Amino acid sequence: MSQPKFEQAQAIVDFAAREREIAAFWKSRGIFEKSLDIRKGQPQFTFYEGPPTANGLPHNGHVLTRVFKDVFLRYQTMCGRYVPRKAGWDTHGLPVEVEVEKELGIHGKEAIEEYGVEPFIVRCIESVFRYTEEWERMTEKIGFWADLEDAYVTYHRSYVESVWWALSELVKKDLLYRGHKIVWWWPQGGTALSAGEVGQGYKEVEDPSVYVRFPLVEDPNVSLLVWTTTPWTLPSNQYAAVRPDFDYVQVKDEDGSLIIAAALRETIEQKIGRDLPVEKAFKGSELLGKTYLPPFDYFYEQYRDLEVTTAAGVKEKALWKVLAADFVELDSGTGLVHEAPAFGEVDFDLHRNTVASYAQGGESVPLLCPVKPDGKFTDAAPDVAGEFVKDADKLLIRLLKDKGILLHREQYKHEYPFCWRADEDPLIQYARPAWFIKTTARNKEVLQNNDAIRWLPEHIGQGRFGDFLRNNVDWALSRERYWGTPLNIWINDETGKMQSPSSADEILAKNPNAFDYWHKAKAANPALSDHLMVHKPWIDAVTWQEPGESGVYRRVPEVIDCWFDSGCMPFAQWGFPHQGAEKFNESFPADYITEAIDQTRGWFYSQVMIATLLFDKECQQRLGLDPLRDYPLPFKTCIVLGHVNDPSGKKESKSKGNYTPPDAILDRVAQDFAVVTAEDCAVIVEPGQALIARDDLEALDLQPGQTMKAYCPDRGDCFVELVMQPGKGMPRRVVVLSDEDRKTLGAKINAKGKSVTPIEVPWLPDAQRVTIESPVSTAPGADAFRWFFLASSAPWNTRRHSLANVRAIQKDFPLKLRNVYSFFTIYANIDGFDPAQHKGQPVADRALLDRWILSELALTTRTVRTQMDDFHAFEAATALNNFADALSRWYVRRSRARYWKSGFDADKQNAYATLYECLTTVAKLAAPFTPFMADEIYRNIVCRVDAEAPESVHLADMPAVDESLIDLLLSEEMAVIRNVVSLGLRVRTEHKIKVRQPLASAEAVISDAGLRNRVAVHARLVEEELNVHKVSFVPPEQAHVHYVLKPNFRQLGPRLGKLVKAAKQAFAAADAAILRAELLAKGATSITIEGTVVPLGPEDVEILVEATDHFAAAGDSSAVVVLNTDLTPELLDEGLFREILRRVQDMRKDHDVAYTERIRLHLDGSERLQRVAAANRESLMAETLCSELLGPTDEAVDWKEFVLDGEDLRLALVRIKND
RNA sequence: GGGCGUGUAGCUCAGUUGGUUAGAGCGCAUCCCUGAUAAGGAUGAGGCCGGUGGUUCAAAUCCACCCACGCCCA
Repeated sequence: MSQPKFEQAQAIVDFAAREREIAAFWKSRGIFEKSLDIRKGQPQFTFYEGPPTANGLPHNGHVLTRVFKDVFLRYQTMCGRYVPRKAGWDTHGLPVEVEVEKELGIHGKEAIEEYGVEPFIVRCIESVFRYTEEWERMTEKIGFWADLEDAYVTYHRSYVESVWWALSELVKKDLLYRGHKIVWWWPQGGTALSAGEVGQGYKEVEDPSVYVRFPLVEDPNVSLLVWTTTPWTLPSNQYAAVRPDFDYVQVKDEDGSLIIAAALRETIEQKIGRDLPVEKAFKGSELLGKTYLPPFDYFYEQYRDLEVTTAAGVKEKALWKVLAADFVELDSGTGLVHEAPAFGEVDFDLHRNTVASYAQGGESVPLLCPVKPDGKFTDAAPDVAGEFVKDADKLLIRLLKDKGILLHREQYKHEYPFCWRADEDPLIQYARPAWFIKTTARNKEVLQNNDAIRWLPEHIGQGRFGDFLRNNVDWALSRERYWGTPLNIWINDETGKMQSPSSADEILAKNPNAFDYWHKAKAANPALSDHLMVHKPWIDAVTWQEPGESGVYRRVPEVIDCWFDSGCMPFAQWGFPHQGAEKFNESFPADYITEAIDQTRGWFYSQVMIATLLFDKECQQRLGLDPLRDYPLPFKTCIVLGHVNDPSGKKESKSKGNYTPPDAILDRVAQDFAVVTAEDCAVIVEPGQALIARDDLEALDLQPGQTMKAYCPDRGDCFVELVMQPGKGMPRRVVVLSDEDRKTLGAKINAKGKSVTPIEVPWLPDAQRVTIESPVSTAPGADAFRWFFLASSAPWNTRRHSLANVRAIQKDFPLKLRNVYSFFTIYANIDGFDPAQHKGQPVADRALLDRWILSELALTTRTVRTQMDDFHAFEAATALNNFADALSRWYVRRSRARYWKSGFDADKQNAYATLYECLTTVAKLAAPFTPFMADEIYRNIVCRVDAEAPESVHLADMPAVDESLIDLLLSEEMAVIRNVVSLGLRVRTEHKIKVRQPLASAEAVISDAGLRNRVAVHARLVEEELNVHKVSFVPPEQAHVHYVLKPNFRQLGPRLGKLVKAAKQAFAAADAAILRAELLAKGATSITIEGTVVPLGPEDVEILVEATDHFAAAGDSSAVVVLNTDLTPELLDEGLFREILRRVQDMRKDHDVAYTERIRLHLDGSERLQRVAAANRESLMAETLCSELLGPTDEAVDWKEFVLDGEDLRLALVRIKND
């Protein structure tokens, strides 16, 4: 045999190791760069990379987005588009600051200032790329091709200046204003907390709650009764709120009348222990506009006469009046709500909307706030000045009592947020000055823009995202933090005038010395990154003066919300408009982006909003965009991905440890555990055992009792093999070992014992951790991981991730295709198949099976291409999976004999050419999905034999659809044939007749005459598969079947109505044969149901054949298969021969005889067996590659004895040296 | 608490405009096949289609309410 053409492929390999080799090949040959180079000048497919933050480790969600990004980029590249892939990093924001605070062991703004803002920022910039290496490793392993070298970085000077430009544009358009924002405020720390931090800090506490009277101005004998759990906000009261459509009552009480919600009267009566008889009843709407005396009079004198003009042109008081609000509820309180807009977000919104609705005077309405940022009252509230708000509750309640307006007080148990770091410190909602973008002014435009975006899934567009846009409020842009894009607003400290420069150059034009402070700092410390020039605190020293204007322009202290950074990405990644105009013009908008659903209000929103605000027609013209965009969309198509959950559907959480790290899929099946004692976990451990939580066992896809390697992470060479067992009640990520094993490994008990949390385990000293690693099973690898995300479910569904689930889905397409590929390499090498030489006959002349699979291939190609063009990766993956199934389970299965036979005739060449065409086409179609395996196949079976071929599948073109190969009738026929085979095998199983035993005949009953005639040509396939000499396709009249009626209720239902139930019985009782005959003869018939004659057409019933009992038959709705089970002596002999044959083949395998190696065989046994063997001598020798078939011998050979059907058989096999 | 989404077999998913006996693959069990062999085939077990109520001759499918999970916002 000549040198094998193809590398012999294995179906199962160490995937992670194989993928590393392929990744190394891509790198060394610059395949990614070449894939870009060869498409230069072609139409561009634009993609935007949603920047991840690199200051945390990459997790499964990041793998998911990278997979969905990569699959379409690779696909479009192979379709001939030029697809640049600029990577990017999101580097600003609170998470970075928090990380640095943790490292420094400090918390709060005061502590940062104390530490020094300059060194703090330097630490931030160092922290940003802490995990870059891990990110790059994951990116490479998963096969995400991106230009990491030329990545954009949000803290870079060019990026910051683009953001500045964007903001300066908004200032020009008068879309920036100063207002207040309610934040969760940590008074002791002097800082606002993010929603995530607030969520972590909720505790159940008891607070005083008070029922307070607000006497009406028009009649102080009547009071509004309000309820609050924060008495300290009462001095800041501005309004009372009611629901206009609720029922309210005026009730009589000892010290005058009260107004309360009707529904809450009884509850209040019970609380105060006396009856409250109703005097009047009315709707809440009647209370609107009524004024009252505030509970504390600190601001009363100042604002009692303040008036505003409403939209209706009516003059009314501005403060201490009743407003309408739909958030008023009846489950607690009084139905009237105390409103202190400075200390509650809903209160503030009500206040802001009310003020905005006034025709006149709105701007003079104050926000009452007698509390300083440190949480202490100001002198404006003299009774409690200097008191911390929560501590003032008591005193304020006593004052209310003294004033005689406290009706009732009680303790109230509820959830209240505390600082997550200092858990004794309560948070308060607090109004802070803030800068806003007037996004509401462009509501119409942003909605129009959104309508032009293609969202997947579709409902996001009008649902979650559309709703958010419709209910949009102005964007609170500023953050009182340090590490972010500095807000480029400078204000004249005398005139109050505002300027918003769009670049450092613009500032330098105003003051050439503006950055002197920075340059000095840089000179003193040359290691400072040049990008810090445009960052706090250096930028805070930048000032200038305007000629002819007194005063100095100084920057406001805030930084910009980092979502604004991210939304500027479409132009800021190029430094546009200061540079990169051409790049921006050719890459705006993006054709495609994808991120997970949490970005709806994040990056998706920021991009859409900023593009809408900036790039109106005037701006586009001024910037020279060509052509002008009708809609300034940032992206045309957006796939919104679901999240990755644990196997039980719970969110993956670092602190719970309920996640499978990406490396367990991509690299090796291993997990680190903290070492604890058996006593600590109340379990018993034997030497040689390791106990871990059952969930951890499952996470590693282990059965109890499996053996694993255990070692301390720093001493991989010193390991023991341990039997894994679940430890009852053990927490996750801890392991119990016997004293002996622990000693052998040198492992120490971790200090925290079993209370160590999963998040701490990786940070324990090496000796306190034990790595549990599988000595045999390997990680499923990147292709499997990719396939898991792409093929398991629609992209927007949440998916349950685990090692077991990835392995399960790997058995689909990836392993099926590898099986066929492996089969091909075995036989192609044996026969010396050369695709250049053995091209096969024209497809029309090939076997039906070849024509069928090529038709399926063309159909699959068409589906994959149309679905991928449409961004439907899941549907495309399903099509690939179905094709691999057809190829493996039918085409190859039924074609095997064609490859086995000796010689190399036309049919064999056809078979090879067909299979080769299938494999090479699928390699290309699958390349975007499973890039490693696809390239392995392609390089092995194409590149090795075709010097002209591109060196990687990723440089090849997507296959085109050859419509001429599509034969839908053939597809239908083959489906029927496969069904007939399946039914025939079922009959054999039911009657316990082995497939090895040949049968004389079988009948396949098919009602439809046309189909029956068409499938008859495929009889040979059925005969081979069922091991039956003669299969005939017959009409029902000629077979032992009976008819069954299946009424078509979809047709009949609307006509019959209530008769449907009776109809069911009537159809069951009817003679199907007669109805069928009439339908065939006349095209119509009828049936009588409860005395009503119902006419029936062919549409109304389906008539099926069903196997008659007592015959060896099976059937379903399309066919019935009847087997002739008579066994003649000849058939039995044939069966016996197959038994002999199989024993010989078994022995070949036992003796490790190579596929093509020849043997000598000695056969001895009963007279009958010898006769059977002699009768089939030729085929026995041919099929077992037997050169000499001999009888008993005196030589010392290795006899093996069998009993077949009661007959004795002795066989001896001798290998013959190949020449 | 509000909005959006998801919920079908142990796992991963199909299930047309409502149509009466809810499917597939994987896994499991039993059997079969035997040079793709860590592959392949057949059969079987396994489902209150998340729950309750309603509309209808007919509900996994339509409606209402509730539950669980996730996301976003409170």
